Amino acid sequence: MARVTIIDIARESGKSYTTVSRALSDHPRISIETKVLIRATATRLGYSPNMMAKGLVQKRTQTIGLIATELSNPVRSELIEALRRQVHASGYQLLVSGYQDEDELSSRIRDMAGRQVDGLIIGKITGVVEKKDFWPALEAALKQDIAVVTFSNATSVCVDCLCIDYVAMARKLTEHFIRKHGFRNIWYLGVDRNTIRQRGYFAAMQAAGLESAKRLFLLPAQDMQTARDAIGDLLQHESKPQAILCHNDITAIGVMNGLRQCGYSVPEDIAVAGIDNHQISSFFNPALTTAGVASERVAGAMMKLLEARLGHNHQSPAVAVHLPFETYYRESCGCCCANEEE
Amino acid sequence: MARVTIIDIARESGKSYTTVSRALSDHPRISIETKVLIRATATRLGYSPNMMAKGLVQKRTQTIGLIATELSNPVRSELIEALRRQVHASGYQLLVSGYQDEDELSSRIRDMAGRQVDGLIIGKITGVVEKKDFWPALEAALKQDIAVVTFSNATSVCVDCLCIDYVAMARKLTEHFIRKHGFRNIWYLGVDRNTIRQRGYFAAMQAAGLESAKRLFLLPAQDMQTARDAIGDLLQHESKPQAILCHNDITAIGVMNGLRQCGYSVPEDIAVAGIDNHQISSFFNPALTTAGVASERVAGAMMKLLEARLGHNHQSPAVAVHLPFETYYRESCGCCCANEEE
DNA sequence: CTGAAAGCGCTTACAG
DNA sequence: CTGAAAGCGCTTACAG
Repeated sequence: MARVTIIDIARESGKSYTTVSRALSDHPRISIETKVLIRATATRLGYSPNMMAKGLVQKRTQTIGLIATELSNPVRSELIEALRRQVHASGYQLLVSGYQDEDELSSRIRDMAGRQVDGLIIGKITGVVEKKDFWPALEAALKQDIAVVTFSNATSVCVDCLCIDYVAMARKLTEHFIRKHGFRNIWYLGVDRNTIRQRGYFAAMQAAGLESAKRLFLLPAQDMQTARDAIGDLLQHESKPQAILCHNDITAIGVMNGLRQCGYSVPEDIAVAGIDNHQISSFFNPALTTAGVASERVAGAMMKLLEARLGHNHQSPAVAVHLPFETYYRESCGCCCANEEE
Repeated sequence: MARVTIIDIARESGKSYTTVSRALSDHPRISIETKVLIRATATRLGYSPNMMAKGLVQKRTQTIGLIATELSNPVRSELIEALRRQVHASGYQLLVSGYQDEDELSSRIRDMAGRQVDGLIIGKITGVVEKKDFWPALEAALKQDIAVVTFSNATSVCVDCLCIDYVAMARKLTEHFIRKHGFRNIWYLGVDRNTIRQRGYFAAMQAAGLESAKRLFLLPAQDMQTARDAIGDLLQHESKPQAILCHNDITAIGVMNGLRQCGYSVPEDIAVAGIDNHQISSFFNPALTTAGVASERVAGAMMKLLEARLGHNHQSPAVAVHLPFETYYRESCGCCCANEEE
């Protein structure tokens, strides 16, 4: 059986379907009585508007698209959930799509544009947006009046960017290891060769005159298992460091588990820090030292950026918003529970 | 500037837009040459089909809707992510929507129906679907040919259900506490008065002749903080139990953190178990004893159920699939690391 | 305040 | 093998 349409409501209420459409969208020049009548029959019939038809004519779908990497990272889930809440609160739905390599982005963007999303969030972009392979697809989306915001380390003259300074986080945590705890043999455990955040580690090590900057890379998949296994392997061949800065909290949790399996205790034998500040990190045993910006903050800033553009002012110049991060010194680096300053 | 449409491609390639449409959808009666020509100009122009228009005429949107509770629970995130992968692999997008109380469900279902989803997954339903307040809305969706599957404890003659036996999990874990470890004073820490899984706890306690079945309820919000604070409060007023079965892994992690703050160690002073088997539970310190079915399993079973219906056989009788669960005896109950049998 | 008509961008019988 | 026409369910000028 077919859906109930405005035609059904029109027939039922003895009005034209034009009037029905207007009554339902609360058009000012429709009498109160007809509005009441039409709304009543609409709910009686269990009517809900066909968003496909509506979207086709209005060119707005009340949908925000999100294209991001690392979807299976719990921290990403936290952000997506926060975003969903924001987006729902503003009357939109969130459509999430993932990608592995940047060359998939073009088709993902086109898909989203084909679904006529009103806004588009593209996640974990580093570098100049206009120089990327996906720029043509993104430009088409912009011409189509889609509001776009990228994160977390992009630069652009055309597109708003929400910037999160992972490099500074890595640097600050490394400096904390060095200055507060006096560590000199510190590892950086990254997930791939290109991570930008390792630069912060190198900078801090170099500034402290620590040459022996050892860095070790896991292969892509950034899950806990990989990190646990990797640290186990490493410690069989190399002498232990005093501290390990991990690519993120998930890696850090894997590493702490691996260290425990090897008989090392954190932070007594080896100190550990992560990056992200996932909710669970403060509940872990030992509580994880980390840095990050709260997902609600990120989601809120994104929605703010998006809503400014959704108001159709595509003319105003692109902005870059830099979100300040917090550092959390907890047990895993050797600090006490309290969030003491460096 | 406007999007490129099939009209643009038709003009560019000197064909009618009917032919363009057919060439793009690989219609058999279009010559290879025109197909090649048209596809070439389509990609040259950066064409991507308007899914609104397509959806309007075809009544299919390549979208699966998910309506669920507890969206901010990391276990739910894990499931959603697994589902998204499944759904993408089958060529669909996933649209996720949340709800707090069951009376919101009707409007959520109508929203999804209005967005013309091809399939709909409705999460955490307990009881007879046909007796629910949202049944009229769901019935309308079914009449509209939307494939529907519910989880996790529903019964229905019209709708497929994916069943996960949380009661049995609670029972099995409680029995494990009793038989394997000889505990007699066991608490059940639930998140609300109506959770079905507490029944398994009661059953096990009763069967063992343990009358003093103490149960304590947290208020709604089922996050780690609440659980941590609650256990702290409780232990100030009552003498400690030997073991605590928690509503889920997240609650259990909060509880373990709270116990640590109070100076108790797990499992030496108090044993703890959760339910869900979130990825992180096996990495926790101590590793958490828990039970659950892997998210990929659940997602796979859902997609299977859905795809059977998406093939338009709405006639075949509704099925109920019961997913077997696994139990993981780890450190937090006093078992060793190995997954020993009860 | 209300209605008839055109049109959004596609697909799909119906003809040729 | 290809095209002209109707129609999916809405909204929105344009008339009245």
